[in-house]
Amino acid sequence: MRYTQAFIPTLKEVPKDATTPSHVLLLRGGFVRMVGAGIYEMLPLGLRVLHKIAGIVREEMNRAGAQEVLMPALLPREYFEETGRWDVYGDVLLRLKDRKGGEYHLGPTHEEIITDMVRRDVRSYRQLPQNLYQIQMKFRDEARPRAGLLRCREFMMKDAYSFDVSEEKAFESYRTMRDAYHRIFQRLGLDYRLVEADSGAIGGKTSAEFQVLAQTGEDAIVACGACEYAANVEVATSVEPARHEGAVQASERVATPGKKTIDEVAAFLGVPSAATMKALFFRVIRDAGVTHALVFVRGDDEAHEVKVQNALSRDRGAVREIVLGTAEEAARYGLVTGYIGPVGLAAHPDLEVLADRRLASGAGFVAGANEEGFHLTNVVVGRDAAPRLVDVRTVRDGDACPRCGGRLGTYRGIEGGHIFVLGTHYSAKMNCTFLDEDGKEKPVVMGCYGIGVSRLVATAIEQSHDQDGILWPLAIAPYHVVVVPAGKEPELLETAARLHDELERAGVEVLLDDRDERPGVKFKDADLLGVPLRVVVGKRGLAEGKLELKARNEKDASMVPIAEVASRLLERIREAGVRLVPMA
RNA sequence: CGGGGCGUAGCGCAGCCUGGUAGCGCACAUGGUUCGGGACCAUGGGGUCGAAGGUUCAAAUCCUUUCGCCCCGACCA
Repeated sequence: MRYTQAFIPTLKEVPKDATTPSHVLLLRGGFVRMVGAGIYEMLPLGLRVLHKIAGIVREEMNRAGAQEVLMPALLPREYFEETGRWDVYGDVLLRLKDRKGGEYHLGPTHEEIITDMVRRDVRSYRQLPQNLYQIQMKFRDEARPRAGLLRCREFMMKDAYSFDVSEEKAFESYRTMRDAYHRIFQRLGLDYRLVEADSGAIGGKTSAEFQVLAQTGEDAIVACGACEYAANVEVATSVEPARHEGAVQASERVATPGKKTIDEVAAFLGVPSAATMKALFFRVIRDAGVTHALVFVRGDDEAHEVKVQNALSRDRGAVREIVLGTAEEAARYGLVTGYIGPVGLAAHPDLEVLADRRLASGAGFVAGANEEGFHLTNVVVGRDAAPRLVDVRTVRDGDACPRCGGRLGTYRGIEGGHIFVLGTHYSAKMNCTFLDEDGKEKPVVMGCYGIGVSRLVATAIEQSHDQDGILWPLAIAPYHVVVVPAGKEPELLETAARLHDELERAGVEVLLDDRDERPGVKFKDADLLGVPLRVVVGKRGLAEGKLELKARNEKDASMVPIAEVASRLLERIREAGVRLVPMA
C-alpha cells in the first residue's frame, strides 16, 4: 500500500476528549473516530487490526470444533421476556419499537437467541454436543461509556455457546474453550493471565477471565509468583495468614471515650490494628426484601464488597445489592457506630452476623462493646461470639498463595475474555431439552464464552505503547512493514518501491511511505502507527548497497545488504507466528 | 443517577468577567527556500461561536431552556 493512496489521517495534537493511552493513540494514528459517546467508526487502519484479531479468534474457534453462525442484533422482546431479562437488564438494554408498536431491543448478549436456535432442532442426545459462535456487534447502553474502545455502547464481540448432555460433558466443552482461548491470547501476542472470576449476574457456576495485564486496567487481579494460581480480586483468596498471638484471657470491658476508628482505638489501647476487629454494617437487598448484616474483618484488613455479597447470598437467598447502612438503621439493632462488636447480638436473629475467617485464628481481638464509649479486649471468636465464618477480606500484595504458599502479587488487568459454565440456567427456563439414552427428557447443559474483539484492539495498545506511539504485536499490526525512503532522490524511491513490491508479492503487508515529506515526519508517523518493522532507504546506506532495518520495539537499527532485506523481514514475520500467503 | 468540567475553523486553544459583529497555533492550498526525527518565509481559503428562546440599537459575550461530550463515583453478560 502506498501511503499517498491510503486514508491514514494522523493527528499531531491530542484530541481533548481522550485521556487513556489507547484512546489517544487510536485517534492520533487515524485508526478510529468517535461518532457519539461510546460509539466509534473504524477507519481503514483500525479495521485492519480488528479483522486480524477477529481472524485469529475465528481460526482458533473453528479449530476447537465450534461452528460460526450469525444471529440478528435486532431482537423481538419475547426471547428476553422468557428468561426475565427484559426486566432484569434494565436500562442497559437498548429498546426500540417498530412502526406497529412491536417492542424490540438490540442484542447485548445472545444466550436466549442461541438457546432458541438449539431447542428448535435438537431432540436427541445424538445431536449433542454442539458449540456455536458468532462475531458480531453488541449493544449495551452503558451508564458510562469511557476510554475509547475499552468500554463502548456498540462493540464487537465473539460469543460462543456450548450445549452438552451433562454437567460433566459441559466441563469438557469448557476446558476445550479454555484451551482455545489460551491459543488465541498467545497468538495475539498479549501478556495475559487466566484468572478465577466471579460469575456475576449471568447466573453461572464456574467462570474464569482472560485478563490482559495493563497498568490502566479496570480490574484488580491477584497472581502467584510461584504457581499458576491467579484470580480476580473479587474472588481471590489466600492461605490463612499469620495470626495475632495474644494471651487467651477473659474478655474485659474497657472505656474508650470518643475513640471510634480502628486507628484511634488501637493507638489508645496500645495494640496494633491487626489486633482489632473492624465492623461493617450493610443494608442487604434481596428479591425477598431488605435486611441488614454485620460483617467483621481484622482491623488492618479490607472487606471486598463482591465477596461480602457472595457470602451473604449463600444463606438466605441471592443478594441483589448491598450498601453501607446508616447509623439510624444500625440503632434499630442496638448498635452504636464506632463501638460495634460481635458480642451479645443474639437478641436480633434477623441481623446476619459474619466474620472473616481470619478472625477465628487469633487469640483475642479488641472489638466494640456495643455500648457508647466502650470496647472489649480479648474477644475470641467461637468463645465470646459465634458469627458465621466466611472469606471476605481483600487479598493483598505479599499474601500467601492458597495453592502453594508462594507470594501473591496484585496486578491491574483488562478483561479480554470470559468463559462460563452456565448449567441449565437458560435451558431450563426456555425448555431447551433433549431425550437421553433412557428416553428421559433433560435440559441441555450450557456454557458460554465471550471475547471482546474490539476491546482487544485498545487493550493491545494499553499493554504496548511508548511516548511515540503504538507497538503492535506483529500478529495484529495493521501492516507488518513500513518502507521509508529518506529523501527525494529517484533512486531512493525506486529502491523502496522495488522492496515494497517484492514484499507484497511474498504476502507481506507493507506500507510504502511515498509521501513528499521530510524524513522526520515519516519517522514520527511510523512510530505513531506502530508498524512493527521499518526499513529506511537512505542515501548513505544505499551508496554501500545497504538498507536500514529497525524493529519498533528495538532501540537500534542494523544495516542490511539490499539483497538480504526481504528474507530477513520474512524471517522475523514468520518467527512471530504469522503465516504469509504469497501472491499467486 | 450523583459530583466536576467543556462545547468558538478539521485538531488544540484565546476572546466571554467589562456586549460593538471573531482571532492565534497546527493542518489545508499556492509559490519559494529546505530535506535523517513533526522545517522556514510569503500569500490564500475555511467558522449558523452546540441549539432554541429572551434582554438590547447591538449578543460568542448577559438571562432562561435544551442538546452533546469528557473526567471521578455508582453501575457494568
